[in-house]
Amino acid sequence: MPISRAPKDKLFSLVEDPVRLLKLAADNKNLKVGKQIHAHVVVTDKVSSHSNLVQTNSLINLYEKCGRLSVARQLFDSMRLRNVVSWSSLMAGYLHEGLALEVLGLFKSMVSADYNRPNEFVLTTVLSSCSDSVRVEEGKQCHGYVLKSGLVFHQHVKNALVHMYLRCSDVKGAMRVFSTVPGYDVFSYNSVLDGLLEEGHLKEATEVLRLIMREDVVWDSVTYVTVFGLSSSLRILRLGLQVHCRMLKTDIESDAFVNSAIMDMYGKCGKLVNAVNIFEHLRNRTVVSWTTIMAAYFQNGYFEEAFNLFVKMKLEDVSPNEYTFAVLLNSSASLSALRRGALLHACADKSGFKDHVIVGNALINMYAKSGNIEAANEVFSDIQYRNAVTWNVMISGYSHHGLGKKALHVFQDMLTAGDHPNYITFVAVLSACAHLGLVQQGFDYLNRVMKQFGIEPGVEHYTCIVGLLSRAGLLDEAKNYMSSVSVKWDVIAWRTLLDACFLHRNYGLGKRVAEIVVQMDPNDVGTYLLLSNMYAKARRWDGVVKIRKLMRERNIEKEPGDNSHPESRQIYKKVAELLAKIKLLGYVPDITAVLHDVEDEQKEDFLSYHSEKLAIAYGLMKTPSEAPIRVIKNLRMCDDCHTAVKLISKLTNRIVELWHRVYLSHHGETRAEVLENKCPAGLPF
DNA sequence: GTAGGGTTAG
Repeated sequence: MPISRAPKDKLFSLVEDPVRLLKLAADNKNLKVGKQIHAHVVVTDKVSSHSNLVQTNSLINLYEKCGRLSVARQLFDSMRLRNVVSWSSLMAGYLHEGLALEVLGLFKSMVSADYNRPNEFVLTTVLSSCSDSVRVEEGKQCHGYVLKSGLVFHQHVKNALVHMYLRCSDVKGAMRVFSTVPGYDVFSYNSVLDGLLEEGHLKEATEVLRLIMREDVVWDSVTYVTVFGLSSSLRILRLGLQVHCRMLKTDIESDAFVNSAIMDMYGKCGKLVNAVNIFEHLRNRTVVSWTTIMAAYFQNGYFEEAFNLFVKMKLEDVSPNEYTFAVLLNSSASLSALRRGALLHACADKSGFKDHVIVGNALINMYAKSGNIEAANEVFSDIQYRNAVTWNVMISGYSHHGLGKKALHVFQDMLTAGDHPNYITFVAVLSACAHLGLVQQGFDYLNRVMKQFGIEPGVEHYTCIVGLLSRAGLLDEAKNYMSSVSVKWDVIAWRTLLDACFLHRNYGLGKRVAEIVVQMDPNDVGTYLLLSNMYAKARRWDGVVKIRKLMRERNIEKEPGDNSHPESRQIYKKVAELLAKIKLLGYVPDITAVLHDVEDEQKEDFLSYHSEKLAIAYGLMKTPSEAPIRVIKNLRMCDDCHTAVKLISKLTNRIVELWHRVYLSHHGETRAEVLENKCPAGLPF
């Protein structure tokens, strides 16, 4: 066995084979060595024209891989004879440089020159360029060529074709190719799953997942990340757990991506503990791990904890990125923590993340939810990049602030700018119509405009219509609408109707609706109180007693207020002091706001336990004398509090803003809608 | 001698 000669042979053939050397240099992106070989080739130029062609192709490949596209182009232009490899190598260079349109141009000249039939290499590169530049028309032309030439059966080409359709949001086109052309590999599964997820087609994604489970494909880490992502989007913990088990059994390396995907899945499926457990066992935490766990805290309602983690993260010397800022801004939005949000704004500005679209969106959202719609609009006007979310937060911001006209203006601007509205956009637009009482226009958006943009109305849109009708005082119409539309109405829809019944003092219908709401959500204290309040207003004391009994049976406690605050004694003292002072200004306690089965002499005390009075007292105790006080409530304020707040504002010379927040839950997100914005009565006198 | 998917956090 001539073993001893083998290495020498190999070395010899390498020296004699500049093409192989060039490939080595290209693969390792070693420009220096590559140039030396190039020089050697030029000096010893004694080869046939065919091997000259191959050598030049190799050189194009070398320079393209090393980021020297102009040199590659010069070589290409100087060639007397080119073949398909010359074209595809140059095209790959343009694709890698992000010049997708140049690739399409090259492809056109190649086809029209007609002496080189494009092969699978060319088509994958060209299709990728269509994907990158989102050119569905050119992509479809390629599809035609690919079908005629039979290249569609090539796995790489098929994958690139499917990916092109997904990138161009043509899910139907993608699925057609995916399921009619035989042949799958882990790449095609990953790409189609990821694309469907990106486009929000969860049903199709689930079907593809079923295929993957059935077929005998070896999952790679991308598959795991994508399937965890699917579990998160669907909020199916069982699926997530199953996939996690599978992963642990097949001991695939769990890199930073996989770990973040698992934490994200547990966070979104409500298993914060599991996410935290993984986080605490991570050896090296990147900014992504930190941001993912902060987002998990945020999604589960632990907003303060998200901030505490930010402090810890900085102690470990990890710098925040744009996503970190977005999560923190959303946390402060949920707390309506305007000052903290403004501080984060300054930080994001200083660290250069202000111009990222997600940060801009989070800033607009934060200012809008913290009550400063002017600041929200300022960020919106100055923003560099906009996407659908940008428009949506601004439209819903205006809408929640009761500025329906401005909301609809922004929507018009969105259409003029050529941006496509989505599902959420129309929720915001319809709620703006509700604020403005534009019944006809609301129906027009629902029935005509949404169809025009190919958006199927969902329960949230129908709920907006219920709000639209009932806010306009058309309560019976709203009720009839609910029975005529066959959609699964949730508690929010009924709650919308209920609030309107109360507002329009239609206690008859209100009571019937409230009974439904109580049945759907037996633990919501607010409904019981509203119901008993309505019975009281209708002077139906038997009803009040019934509700009170029901609450006692179901162990639902409300009054008196919560004493858990460490300073509750001082707060109550402050309330008493304020009430005594405003009595001198003409305040008469309205004891009809108190439940009937309380002794008369206690009623006045109970009034002072109402949370908005406690909150204002606490605000006065803790803030500088010129600071405005913002109170955010989940329930509508009672008449007594409304009167009292007006007088307290006058007495203390403070701006007091009262907000009503309703949490609407859809797709697991939490949005806040301010129904009662800056009650005119609460503004400075 | 040339080619594909590219993940997490709003």
